[in-house]
Amino acid sequence: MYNTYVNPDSHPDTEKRIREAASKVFQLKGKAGASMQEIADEAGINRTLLNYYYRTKDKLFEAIFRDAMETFVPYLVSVLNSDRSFSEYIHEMVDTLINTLLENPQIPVFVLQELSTNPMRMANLIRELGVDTDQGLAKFYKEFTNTDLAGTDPRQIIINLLGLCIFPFAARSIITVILYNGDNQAFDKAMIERKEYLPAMILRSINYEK
Amino acid sequence: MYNTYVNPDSHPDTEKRIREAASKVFQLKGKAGASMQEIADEAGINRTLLNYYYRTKDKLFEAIFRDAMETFVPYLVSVLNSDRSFSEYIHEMVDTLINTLLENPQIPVFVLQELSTNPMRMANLIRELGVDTDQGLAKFYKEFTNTDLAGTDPRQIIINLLGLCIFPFAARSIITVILYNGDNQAFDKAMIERKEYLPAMILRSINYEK
DNA sequence: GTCTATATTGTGATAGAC
DNA sequence: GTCTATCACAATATAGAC
Repeated sequence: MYNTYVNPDSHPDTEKRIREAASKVFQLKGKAGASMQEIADEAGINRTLLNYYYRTKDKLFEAIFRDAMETFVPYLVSVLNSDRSFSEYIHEMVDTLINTLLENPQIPVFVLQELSTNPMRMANLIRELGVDTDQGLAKFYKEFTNTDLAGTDPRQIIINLLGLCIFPFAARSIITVILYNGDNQAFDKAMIERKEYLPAMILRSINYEK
Repeated sequence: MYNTYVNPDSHPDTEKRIREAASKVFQLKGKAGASMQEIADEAGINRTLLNYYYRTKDKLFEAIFRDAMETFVPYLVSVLNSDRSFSEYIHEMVDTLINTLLENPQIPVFVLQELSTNPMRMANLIRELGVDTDQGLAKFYKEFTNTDLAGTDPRQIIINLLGLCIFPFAARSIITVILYNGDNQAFDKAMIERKEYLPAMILRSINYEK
């Protein structure tokens, strides 16, 4: 057998631990607020190892940001491309979005912050991930006009859908403090109820008769 | 006349220029991403003057953040405390929020970012600004139950209201790129239409009969 | 792959002249 | 109030030993 020798000092999962640590710190403090030292400490490794694996902070962030996008963009794409009735479509989208956000509650602020300081990166990244937004939208528009809801710009509906699902997580801390007495579990419970509540609410808002 | 002497080097509006520059840079890059040098350059002054006026970066940020909050919190409070029908209440709130955000489109990301890294600051600030959230909510809850919309948790309605108004501005750049072909004016136009569209949409969503 | 040591630059902050 | 000079320190990044 060849190549069975392993450096006793090497940690085969170092890269994975770096990614997890970097993801945690970046999402908590933002790109500029995070330091390489902090990420190294969180990963339990020497700071210079970060440079060994990713050369620069910028490249490390790039990788982590891409990771974050890849955790939820494919879900959205699969819903966009699925063949479902408009009602099912709304149900699926709300369910997918809120489930993903319950597991990654920091993503909205993380993405929105990067989005505002670097608007082009995300647009490019979405294209790189192979998402054809025009096609997805065309499908939505077609489905939408089929339900004789004309008169309303379908783009407003898309903004509603995203805002209703994403905003509560973006403003999570203040919402929890003011509306739920600082009880994080109560917030999560409300979001789970929201999965049931939103689709009917949205369909009602556009006078959609099942 | 006393005290008419003015140092020829003095700029009586220096503090104002600092605040404007700091506000612009902080909103664009976030607290950690902004540097004192950059703010000084933007204001066209020497960097050490920032320390002269605000001693530390932290205190400067505190002042700017408070400024930002004070630009829209009072509006919300005045609506919260006004004596209006539920329908008028929704109209007023949407109008006030979107008008403020059209003039300060960067505020949502700015506030949300700070909110996620420093959750307590904003809760404290809201209290300091003299906003009695409990009273405002009590009023909303009462108004809400009067319209026999029981069965829905009124907190979900508040989250809807805020998300529908604030989210599009938080995600402004990506929405503009994907939905409006990168045309910023088209986005603004859509938000102005949204002022008309949202109140009716919200009232419909809760089966409210005028 | 992982460490120590070091280079280099950036940044917040203060002291002191004018 | 505004500037120059300077400080102390933190940050990213690289070189080189093991």
